[in-house]
Amino acid sequence: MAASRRPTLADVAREVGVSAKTVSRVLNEDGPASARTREQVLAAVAKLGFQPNLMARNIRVGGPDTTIGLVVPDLANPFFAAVARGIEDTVRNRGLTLLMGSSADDPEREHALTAQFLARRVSILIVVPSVGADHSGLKPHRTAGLPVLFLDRPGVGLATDSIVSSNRAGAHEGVAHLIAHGHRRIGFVGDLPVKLYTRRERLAGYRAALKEADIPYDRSLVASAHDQQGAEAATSHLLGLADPPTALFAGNNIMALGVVAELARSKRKHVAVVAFDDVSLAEALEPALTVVAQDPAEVGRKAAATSLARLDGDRSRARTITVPTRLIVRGSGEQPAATP
Amino acid sequence: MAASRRPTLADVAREVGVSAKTVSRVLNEDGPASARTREQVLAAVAKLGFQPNLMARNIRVGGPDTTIGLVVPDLANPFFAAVARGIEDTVRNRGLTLLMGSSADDPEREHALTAQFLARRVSILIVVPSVGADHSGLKPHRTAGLPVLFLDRPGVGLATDSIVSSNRAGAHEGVAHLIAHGHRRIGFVGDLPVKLYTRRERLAGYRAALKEADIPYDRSLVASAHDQQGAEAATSHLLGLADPPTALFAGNNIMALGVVAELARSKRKHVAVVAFDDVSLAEALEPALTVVAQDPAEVGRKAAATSLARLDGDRSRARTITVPTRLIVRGSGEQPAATP
DNA sequence: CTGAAAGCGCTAACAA
DNA sequence: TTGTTAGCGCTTTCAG
Repeated sequence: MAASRRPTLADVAREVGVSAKTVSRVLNEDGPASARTREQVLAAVAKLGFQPNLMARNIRVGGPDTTIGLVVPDLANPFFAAVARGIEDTVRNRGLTLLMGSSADDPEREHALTAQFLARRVSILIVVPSVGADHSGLKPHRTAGLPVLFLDRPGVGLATDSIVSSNRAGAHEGVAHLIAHGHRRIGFVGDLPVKLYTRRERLAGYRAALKEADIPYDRSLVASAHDQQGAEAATSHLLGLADPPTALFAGNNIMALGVVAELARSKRKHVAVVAFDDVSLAEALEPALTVVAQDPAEVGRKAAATSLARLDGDRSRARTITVPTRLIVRGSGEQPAATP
Repeated sequence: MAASRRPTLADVAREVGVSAKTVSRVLNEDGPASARTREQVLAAVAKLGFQPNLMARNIRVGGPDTTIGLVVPDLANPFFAAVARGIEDTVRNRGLTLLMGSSADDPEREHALTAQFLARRVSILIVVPSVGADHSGLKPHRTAGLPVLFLDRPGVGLATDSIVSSNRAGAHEGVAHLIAHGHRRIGFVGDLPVKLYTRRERLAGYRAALKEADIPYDRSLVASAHDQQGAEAATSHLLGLADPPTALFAGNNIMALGVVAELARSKRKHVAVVAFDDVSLAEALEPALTVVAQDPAEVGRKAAATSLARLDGDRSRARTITVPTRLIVRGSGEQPAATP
């Protein structure tokens, strides 16, 4: 079958015998229209299966598009998926739709995505900035009225709103929990790159907790990885040290999966663990996993709400909102420090 | 600061002293342009921070927008998040961006989202259809050349491509695994609504496996839930029966979380479990969780590849592609059938 | 209450 | 190599 052209406003108008403007009026409930005309128009719209072209409308109206652009490192990471959900829930009743992309923490991909979103005239731009990305190029758009917000990490080159978790305080609290249970050799399994804001903040919290307890910082207890497999290897490495840690602190959800998986595989239940960011089934593990829980949905909602306020004209100073974390004690942090 | 208007092609042209078309040519690498002009144009573009308006371009060119619309029940569900990632990975090098929304399995929200996507002239529309949704309204768009694809479940009212997992065979295999280990009273914890395609197919696989082993189907062993909490309650209910099941089959990833959490909470490790769809940390549980693993990334990639082929002119018959599941034996299915 | 003309930002088609 | 004209589908503006 030949591909038939999609009907336009003019097609509908012709079908009814009125002008395009009249059809437009009926559909947008703009201006008056006689009941009879309205009916006829609606009938024709249904008959032809007319779907107004939102791009054409936007072009003419000139305002931003009813989309919100979101750039995250990985769509499939449960943390960012939950953030996206929080954003969506908040902007839905404003008629905004989510335009999403994964940057893989690559500044070039991030740039390509933001450029694409800007070209689409998104109403709001929310970015989880990659290490090494510069955002000064967004300045004119900000000035032109586009709300830009950095999520999970601060951005470079642009003073604008950002939403982050209480990384340092949270990590501090988690590590202090381990120390309170007698641990003095505590390993840190962090993600990469080392310059990543969240890693640095959480490592800082770890160090602060050690210092508070007069435990010297031992670089050899800090391991790093890119993914779950890497975290497993890092865990294995730490536990194989001459003077191994009796407890581990996992720097994010993916590291947590690796740490827990490796401990289970090597049957080392006696190693205490606290993870930054909650993971599903944490309660079903033995021992159940103690975590410094983030609230990704709240991060998303706050990000959306803040940007919407900007869209509505809020011209106050750029601010950073910190979403608190919460230590959820489930047991894994209380394993005794003394190895058998 | 006053919101300055975004620069247009004409602004750039004026800045350089050439025509708009020339700027367009340079930016789209369409037609010839002298090195000197090209340079000047690029400089002006950088200076003004010009970002071409993709909507205006699309309007003029007339083709579909370079977006792919995806409607899923829940962005935050790891299965759909992974599917989205698979789609994105496949369409990225074609320059398509993901437009996403959650339907919450509500036909009205699904309809609103698809309408919005159609109005945006997405290049491809991929939908996880809700129970009760009718898709005959998409016919004209299909005819007009829009590839429409149903994902995870078949759609109603429109004959088009769909991608599903091998639900029935997978469930059959998982339940047979339990039967092979001596179980005859096997509970089924399924999601809702009961008319949901995946639930029905998986229940059918469950029943087929029972039948094959001459085990009568006992309705009282089938429980249902909407979410993890519900699945916990359903599990508790089943285990509280006068003649309780010695094994449980979880109908999807969320049900699996509930079943496992409840068994851990009530310390009933002796109950055998097989879950449909893999979950993270499955290997770290005790016993490790045996699952009928789906391949969400592959589902996404297949969906994207199939739709892209349609976009490229494939006019062959609508087909249903089944992505195979795989039984991953980890231990939880081998708990002995005899209760102490 | 309705229509005609103009124009949003961009590119196709032609001309120079 | 570059410019001019027209027009994508829609809405604004101004008349009727």
